[in-house]
Amino acid sequence: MLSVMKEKLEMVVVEALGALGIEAGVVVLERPADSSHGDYATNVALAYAKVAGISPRELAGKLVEKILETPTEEIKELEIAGPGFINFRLSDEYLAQALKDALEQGAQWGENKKLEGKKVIVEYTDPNPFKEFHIGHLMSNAIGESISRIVKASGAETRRACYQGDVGMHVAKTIWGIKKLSEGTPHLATLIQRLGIAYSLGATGYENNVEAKTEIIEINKKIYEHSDAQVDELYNNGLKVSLDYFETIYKKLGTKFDYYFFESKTGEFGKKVVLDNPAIFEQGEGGAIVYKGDEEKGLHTRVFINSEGLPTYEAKELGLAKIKYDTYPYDASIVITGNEVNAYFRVLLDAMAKVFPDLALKTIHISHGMLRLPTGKMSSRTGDVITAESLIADTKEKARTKISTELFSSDEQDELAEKIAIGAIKYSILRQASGKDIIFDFEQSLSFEGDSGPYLQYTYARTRSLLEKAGGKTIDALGVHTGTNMLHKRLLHFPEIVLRANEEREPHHIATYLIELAREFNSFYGNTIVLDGKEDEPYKLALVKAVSQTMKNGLSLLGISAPERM
RNA sequence: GCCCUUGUAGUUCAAUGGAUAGAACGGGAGCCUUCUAAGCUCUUAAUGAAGGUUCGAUUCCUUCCGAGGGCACCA
Repeated sequence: MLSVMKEKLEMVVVEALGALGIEAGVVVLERPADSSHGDYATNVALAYAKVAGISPRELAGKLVEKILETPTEEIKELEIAGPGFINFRLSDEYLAQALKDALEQGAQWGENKKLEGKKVIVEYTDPNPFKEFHIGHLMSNAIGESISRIVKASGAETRRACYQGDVGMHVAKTIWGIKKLSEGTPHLATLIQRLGIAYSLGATGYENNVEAKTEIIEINKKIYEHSDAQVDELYNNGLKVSLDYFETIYKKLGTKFDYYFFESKTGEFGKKVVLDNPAIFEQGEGGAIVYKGDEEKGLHTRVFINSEGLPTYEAKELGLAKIKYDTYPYDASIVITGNEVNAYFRVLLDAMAKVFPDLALKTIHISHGMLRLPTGKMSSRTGDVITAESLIADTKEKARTKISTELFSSDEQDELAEKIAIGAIKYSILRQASGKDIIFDFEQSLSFEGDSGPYLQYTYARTRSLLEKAGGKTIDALGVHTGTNMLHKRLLHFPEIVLRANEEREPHHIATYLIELAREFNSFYGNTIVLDGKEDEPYKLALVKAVSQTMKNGLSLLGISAPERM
């Protein structure tokens, strides 16, 4: 495995430096962008030239000499280039063997053991019952699902959790809105739409109408107290409709949660935690209980229990951390949210460090940017939202027009269109670093060409088709071939990419890599005839098979399915 | 006003402090009698501004300009 190779080379370099009397903590071994600069390169000669008191190129020369004293069969040659880089070139024998090893690993290809023995819980998606499941939730879901898979591929035991806001002002607003809406008994989807409209109505009323605001606050208290039978009924029905509906979406997205947590529970418990720690949480204005963040550290004072005596987001999160731990004693708890809560989360972690110090250390907050429309920000308050369902449906229609009606039955067309649509949507989210906003343009973001999910799926389907055509022909990574091309080398980078995606918790590294690999393969495919019966056919088939496996494993890490045909 | 994030081709995104800044879309020119044209080949075009640190800066620091988010009872 190349990742092991990289570590091995790092050791070699450290030892060579040591032999020259230079103490090196960390050495950086990078993969040059330009393959003519070798398979790996290190800048240590430039970095330590000053310490050594000689020129970088001179130091590089001495290092190369040292390294070559104990020759290894993996390294073909070393060269000194540019201002003093040392470039390593790996031997063809080693590279061929590495490809063979990759094929033998099959579905495990790309995995590592960095998190072996660790328990990791990942919380994401977090839609609010009584509100729309919009494309922002799609963003959280895509990122969370992928991170869950990356963490698992790094050896951790992984659990998926979804945290849902079943109480709070948004619920009260919706219920107030439902009461204002005329009755009707439409089916599930329409009931969901009614909830969206009701929320919009309630939110507007709350802002613009004093009377409505008072009524909504009243309803909110009734929900907590269960003191009004009609409110309870509207609440119970609405909650069930929402949760059932969410399940249909999770299913489409390919997410299966292990645990569901609800704000009604975390709020109750969180409030207790706050009240039990008067030394940490103080009385604020109007009877609220607050946590005074350290202004020096840029932390604000935040309300944990409001003047109505109800827990806020912060208290709920505090309770959630402990409830999660009691449910599943994690080593790390990854929480994925939108970046608009970043400031609150920092205050929360500061408070948590005092109440549950061990849990605060284990909590990792990852925030994603907003999904913005070219026209501006979405708002469920004004009803200006794109729901996940409508986006999936529209994308599915677009995909359907490209599917052959001759090769696939209508059921198959439907299933395939959905896989492609979900792939396109997820890819459009995962292709960029997760902290940044996504400018979401239907035409541009959901392309089926070039830098897109369907391009990757198409590439996989091509490899499958080719392997099927090959039938029982010999596949041999050690077969006859001249040189080792970029496609071959790029294939072997996969485990390093997974390692990096895990370290940085950034799925987009995998997305970028897969696009590069797919481009490399499609170029190879376009310029080479694989099944030509010539002597290097077994080797070419090994490349195809490795691309196939890597594409499948990589797409899986992104949470995107890989159809066999399309 | 203060805090956080952010600024890369016309557009949407990449680039662990490294060597010639990489893709896609769009524009231009080609390729289906060979394994899937959701494809391939060629071409066009970018680091907001000014300083600083460094052998080397898209990356780190400072200032300015622009964008997004937050700044006590919504999440």
